[in-house]
Amino acid sequence: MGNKKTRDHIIEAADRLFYRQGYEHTSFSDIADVVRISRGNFYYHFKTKDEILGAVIEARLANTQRMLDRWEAEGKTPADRIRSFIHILIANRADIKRYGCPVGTLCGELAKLGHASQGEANKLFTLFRVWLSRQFVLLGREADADALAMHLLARSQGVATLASAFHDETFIKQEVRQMDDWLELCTEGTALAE
Amino acid sequence: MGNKKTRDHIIEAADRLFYRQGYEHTSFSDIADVVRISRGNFYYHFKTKDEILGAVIEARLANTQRMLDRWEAEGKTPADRIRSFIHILIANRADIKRYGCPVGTLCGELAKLGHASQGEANKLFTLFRVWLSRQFVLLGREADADALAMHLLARSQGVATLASAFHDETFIKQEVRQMDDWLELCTEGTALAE
DNA sequence: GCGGGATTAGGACGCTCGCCCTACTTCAGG
DNA sequence: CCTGAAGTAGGGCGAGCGTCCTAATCCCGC
Repeated sequence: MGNKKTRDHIIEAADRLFYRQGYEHTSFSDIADVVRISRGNFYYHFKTKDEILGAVIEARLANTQRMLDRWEAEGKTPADRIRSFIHILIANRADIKRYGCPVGTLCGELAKLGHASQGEANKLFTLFRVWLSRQFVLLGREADADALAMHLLARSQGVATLASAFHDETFIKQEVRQMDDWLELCTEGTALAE
Repeated sequence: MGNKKTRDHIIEAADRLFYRQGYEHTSFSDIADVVRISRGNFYYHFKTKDEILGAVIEARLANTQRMLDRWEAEGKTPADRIRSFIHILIANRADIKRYGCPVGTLCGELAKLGHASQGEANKLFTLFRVWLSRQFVLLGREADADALAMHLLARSQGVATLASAFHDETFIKQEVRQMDDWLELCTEGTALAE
């Protein structure tokens, strides 16, 4: 449907703009210019700006879930899958250096705005959290799986924040290597156990 | 001077509001309401909003420097001083849970806005960075002092981001304990060396 | 107590925003 | 063809923004 196409274009453009400029700082006009659509026409597809945000978050959740499923299918061992997570930092280092982590920065902004959708946005974190947690369980770390997942999430967030502030890609690589080593220790300890 | 007093009140109120609501989302009216001053009167003290931001950053830099100096004076060993840094997370955990890290969130927002003052804001990070680096040098880690400083900064940032997203204070305590342990390992390795 | 700079109040300005309305075009099914 | 729904264009709306101006007030040295 032509409908779907325009709607999806809007979501896609909004997603990119929200990431690069922030939600509040992105106006209807900004998105309209990218999609090459009339400003007023937005009302047909989305009644409010919040509705666009909702659609963007929904799309991100779906895309993230797909990515996790792919990793689950591809990664032979739980450790491989966790490594896939760690290495998003490498894959997206150019964007991260400029705009930070898409999830972290969005959640941070919505928190400051006291926005109603911050709960939805946080689900992006939760998605990673429970997925990582599950991988750590598979590694035999039932006891502290969730703590390990949160720890890894936090380190990734921190790396993204600092890499963005200092515009430093090599720092990303440095820290990723350390996280790989850390993961190695996690697996070794329990690989002996099985 | 009465002048200084009002000006400082403005800076103080702006600082708090920028932290809680973000820079862009805070209006002149918001600050005026807190300081109980007329909106138009701002022009007397600050010509533009950016100028207020500049003053706020300047004040934060001064306050931060003072704090670091205090730690330098109080902390008997370099390890003690680094621990002081780590434990800001504990001391400010209530605010961090709600608004994240003041430095990280400000730098993140300014980066997205492409704001001219983001360089100034990043100096806040640099302040901590070189101070921590110096402490690690004193610890005998000349070779990787800066990397260790960045590592610690990143972990703190990550903890603040996730604690804010999940509104979780216990997570902060959890991670602080791990950072304390990590620091212990750093000192042990080199305490033997000297 | 008076003159003059420091400080303030209040509101006007031009602009952009999110939101909303209405008239126009497109196009598929009868 | 005709029709009606789907989709689009363009602009108006009230509000809030940052900015700026001016008149009133405060307060201190003479």
